[in-house]
Amino acid sequence: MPTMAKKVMGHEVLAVIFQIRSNALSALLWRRAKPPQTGAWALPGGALGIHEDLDDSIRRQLAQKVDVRELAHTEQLETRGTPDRYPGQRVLATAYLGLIPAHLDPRAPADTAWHPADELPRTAFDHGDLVASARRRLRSKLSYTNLGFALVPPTFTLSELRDYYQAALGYGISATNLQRVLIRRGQIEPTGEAAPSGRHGGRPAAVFRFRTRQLEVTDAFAVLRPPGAASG
Amino acid sequence: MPTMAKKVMGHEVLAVIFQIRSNALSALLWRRAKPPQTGAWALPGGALGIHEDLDDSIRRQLAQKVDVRELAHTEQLETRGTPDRYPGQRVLATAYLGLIPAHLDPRAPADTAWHPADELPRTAFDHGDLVASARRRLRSKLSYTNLGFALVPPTFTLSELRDYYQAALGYGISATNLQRVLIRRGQIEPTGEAAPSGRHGGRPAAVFRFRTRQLEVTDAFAVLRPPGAASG
DNA sequence: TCAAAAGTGTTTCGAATACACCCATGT
DNA sequence: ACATGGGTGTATTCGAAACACTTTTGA
Repeated sequence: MPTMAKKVMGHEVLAVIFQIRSNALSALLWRRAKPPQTGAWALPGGALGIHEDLDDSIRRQLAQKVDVRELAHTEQLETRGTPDRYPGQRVLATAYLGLIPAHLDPRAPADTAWHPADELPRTAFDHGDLVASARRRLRSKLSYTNLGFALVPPTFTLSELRDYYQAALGYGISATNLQRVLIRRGQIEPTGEAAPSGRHGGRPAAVFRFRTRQLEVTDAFAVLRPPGAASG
Repeated sequence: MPTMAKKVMGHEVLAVIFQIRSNALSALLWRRAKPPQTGAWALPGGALGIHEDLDDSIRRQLAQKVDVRELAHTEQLETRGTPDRYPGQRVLATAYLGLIPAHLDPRAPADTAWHPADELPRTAFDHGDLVASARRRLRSKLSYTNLGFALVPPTFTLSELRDYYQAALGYGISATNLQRVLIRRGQIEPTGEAAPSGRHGGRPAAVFRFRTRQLEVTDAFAVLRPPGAASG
């Protein structure tokens, strides 16, 4: 199998699955037990079926690693086709970004593990690069869409929401300002309930939810808006 | 060839080539002379070589239609893999966006023509959809990067620049404000020269150029900026 | 009564837009 | 002169960020 002539072009689908675990944006990887790249950690995925749509394929492949119903969002990232990205064979890879809300705990096979995105172990092929690419995509989409819905539980307090955003963005933000931005854009709304106080007391927090769990662009025109399309 | 069983998976690269011509964002298409879809207009591109990188392939394919040196920018858009997107065969397509500055006049083969992006003729397969996708990408990138450099001549007046932006964005903007936005972001600078007055007189316009012709993100954080990363 | 956590009110800031007015040229 | 197109000065708007202060709980 290895070092054979590259006469056939294969196509695989890969997924960068992110979930916020212990306040860290983490990616689901599996450890390769066989060559090539034994011991390196790889993205879940596999060969595209001959009659299979790309989007269907990634869902099918992931069903072996996580429950597909746990994925709150998937989108195509990019396709890599460098001839030497995979040794011995020509394999194109179309990568996806997938997000799992923080309250779920997907049962993962024994060979898989979650790794914080900023301290990855040794990764196989170009998979480390794909994780970085997915992270950039997630970060920027959090700024102009309601994609946060895919990272958080159905309901949450604002401090919890801040923690999730901090983990995904990689820097500190204020709960106060986060609230006003997301309220103004119509992304979140209070449920009317209140969460119990913490162990040391403190005012009970109001509970919020995302108004929709479908992707929406809430801040389309950063600048160069069409006349009359004021962003408020 | 047609209606054969889909036993082989092919992979092609396609390009949505945009150029602003006569104040209209236009796409380069070629007219299919043979089935399937005879008479429909298609994107330039072709089969990916067995040992060929995706980026290299799109450049090679385009060399047959336009001089590659005329492309000021190319980037990957997305990959389509719906099994029925191409009749009779399984063909995946990776689409690219390519931009040609307005001052060039690429010699195009007899079967190709430029079509305004908002009044396309009958298009083949999913190519019309890819043009729309490319247009969305161009529009949004004009808002937060210096991608305008790839659409305009080396030097230009501000009214000319406004006309180019209007064509690409599809709505009217003011030259006054465009100038300040691009100056503030460090995208353009005056050359020091002045353009001759128009046919009816008028003050001579200052000549500008883009400071760099490499893609740069000039407005990374729409909101949720890291502390201290004030955008001015 | 005090500390902790949450939330509101208010100010400041800056980018983007809108608009009035001045400048330079050809006829 | 004056029309024409170009450019600058300035006011306004509005979202985001910063910060002070109030509210509500547990100990």
